[in-house]
Amino acid sequence: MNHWLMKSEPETFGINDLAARPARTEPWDGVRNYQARNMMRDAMRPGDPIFFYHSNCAVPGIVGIAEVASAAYPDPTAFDPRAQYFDPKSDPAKPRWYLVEVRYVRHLRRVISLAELKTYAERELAGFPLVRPGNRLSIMPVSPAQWTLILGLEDRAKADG
DNA sequence: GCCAACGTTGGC
DNA sequence: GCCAACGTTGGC
Repeated sequence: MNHWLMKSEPETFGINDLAARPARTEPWDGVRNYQARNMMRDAMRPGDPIFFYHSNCAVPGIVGIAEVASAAYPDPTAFDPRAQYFDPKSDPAKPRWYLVEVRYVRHLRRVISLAELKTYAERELAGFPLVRPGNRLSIMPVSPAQWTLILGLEDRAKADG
């Protein structure tokens, strides 16, 4: 089993939107980055846990937990000329873009902010893409040790810095 | 809103 | 295949 972190902008589709979906599940469409696609298509399995991360907002950070809810399949929005993420180069016979469905599990009891996570960037979270400057990956793997450390922060008093 | 980082595109 | 231009991401 692999662990993951997936970013989403709360004004576009936040964790509350996911929780409000039928079956609390949503196809993670619109990913148009090859690294992110490869992780969904080649490495994600149903049941894999996901940190749900809010980006591009007042307090970017991990806000909840979700899980992979389907195997990967071609992203239908890539074939739809009216869709925002239409890609004319993606051929249904040889799809370029894939997605997995994501299911809400729970909110964290508090937001674990990016600022807080960065305080571990030199040690426990060294090598974690999220805390590396300039990183823009919207989907990234989380090692078991990183997962345990981050989740362990949930009920701890917020470290400053 | 600014802008740095960085992936993609396309001319050559 | 190089690389400049361009677009996007996302923190601040």
